[in-house]
Amino acid sequence: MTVRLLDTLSGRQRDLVPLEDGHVRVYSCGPTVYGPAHIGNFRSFLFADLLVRHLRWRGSRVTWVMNVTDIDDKIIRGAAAAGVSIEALADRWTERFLADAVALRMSEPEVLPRATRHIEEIVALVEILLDKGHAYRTDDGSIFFRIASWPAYGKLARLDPDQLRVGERVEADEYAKDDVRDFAVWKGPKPGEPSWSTRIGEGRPGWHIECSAMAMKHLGPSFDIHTGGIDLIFPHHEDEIAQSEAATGQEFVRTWLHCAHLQMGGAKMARSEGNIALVGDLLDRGISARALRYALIAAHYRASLSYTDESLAAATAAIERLDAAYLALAGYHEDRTDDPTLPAALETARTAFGAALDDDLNISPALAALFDLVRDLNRRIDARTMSTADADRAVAVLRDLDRVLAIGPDLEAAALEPDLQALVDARAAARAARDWAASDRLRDELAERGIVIEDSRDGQRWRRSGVTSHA
RNA sequence: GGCGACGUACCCAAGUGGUUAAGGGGGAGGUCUGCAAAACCUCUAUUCAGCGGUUCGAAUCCGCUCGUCGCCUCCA
Repeated sequence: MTVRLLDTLSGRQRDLVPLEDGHVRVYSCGPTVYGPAHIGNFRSFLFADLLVRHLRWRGSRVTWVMNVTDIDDKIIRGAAAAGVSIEALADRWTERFLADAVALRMSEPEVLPRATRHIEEIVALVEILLDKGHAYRTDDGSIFFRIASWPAYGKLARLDPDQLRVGERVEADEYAKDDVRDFAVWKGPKPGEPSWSTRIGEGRPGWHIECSAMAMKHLGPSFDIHTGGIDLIFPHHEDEIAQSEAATGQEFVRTWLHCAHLQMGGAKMARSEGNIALVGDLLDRGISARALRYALIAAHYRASLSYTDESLAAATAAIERLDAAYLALAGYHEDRTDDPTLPAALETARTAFGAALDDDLNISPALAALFDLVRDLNRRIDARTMSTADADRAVAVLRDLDRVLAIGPDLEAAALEPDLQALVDARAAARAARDWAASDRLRDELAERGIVIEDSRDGQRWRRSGVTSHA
């Protein structure tokens, strides 16, 4: 089965045929570390993670590069405002980003290149653009890409360069240039701004150039997939294509993937809109990171997605349903022969799941396949038709699907805190002694502390509730 | 003003020409259970924003209308 993806540039769904057989190279636009990434940012990172995980699940080797932009206007302003160096500010928010990414179970990219560590690559790229006449210098030491030299400009965003509503916005820090639509690949030095002394002069990188330089350094002049939020199509990715292809003469990216915005309160989540939610804040409120991940990946990446209390509650409930099935299977014991119909049911689920994701990461039918399987397994548990080994086989398949989704319970179920474990043991003892009063009291006490107790034919079991209230 | 996406049940969301319109959440009833929780069963869209059209047949194709969101500017 071939993975098919909808390419923004061609507007068509195309089979993923990697440039190197069996090895997919993916570049994702990552965070600009001027502050903590919000969950809208993470939606795009997690959609890329889902893609990478699925490709690996399908057996491909994947090299995933996600840039960290650690030099730009906002970082400079933020550092100045906070009275710290840009390095300190960038380091602080990079750490926070990595911690959030771990909490949300984002796979770790092979490379997390930082712009300030790639000044040489950026300079080399700008030199080529200057040599080929695609870029020019201005009096202040800045260097601009000349859009007029690149007829294909606008092909990604489907914008006619002549139709751009230029001049509607006047940037306070705009530099003189030949054409207002030209964009800076290198910004001349300014007082109070960091700058590098290089072969192309003093200054710092423009916003778009670093992605071209880092992508080509780590993945080559032409690679398979480039991802980002829909808002990066223009101008960021349009500019990346122009400057990269103008420099190399090769196709920069085979397939462009863009995810739609996360909405909150009827508008896209954006710092400038003031409607942002931060991973750390949500986790501090006791929200399950797995539920948050589920809420962010459960809708197709090209559909806009609203984040609400309701959507999070629905995600939490879905996760708990999944957890309950894992727990019931783990505790399941039945001394009988294997269920001959189980293997086919497991295979059907796995096939449907994979086929759905192959189809442009169509996650809804993939989740439907997962939950269809959960229902089927619950039925078998109730009917006691599986053997103990069957239950293990079922868990293995759930775990296999979870290599892609990463929403399942932790492999090594975190051991219960000693005091809680004591309560759980006491409750089991009370119930065994048919001391219902004590047993109910202990169950209530555990519930208040976030531990759900369930009795089953396979004995008492416990799990942590999806939303643990610390209030 | 230009470009684009979308409108499916109470909510989220698959389905893009042809059997009973997936799945999750929520709600109602039932089974099981010491009670509960979980689970299971039944029910919760003769209908897919509205109106026309094409077709033997449309949620799926075409046109118009209404509505929502986004890009054209920093932005995931």
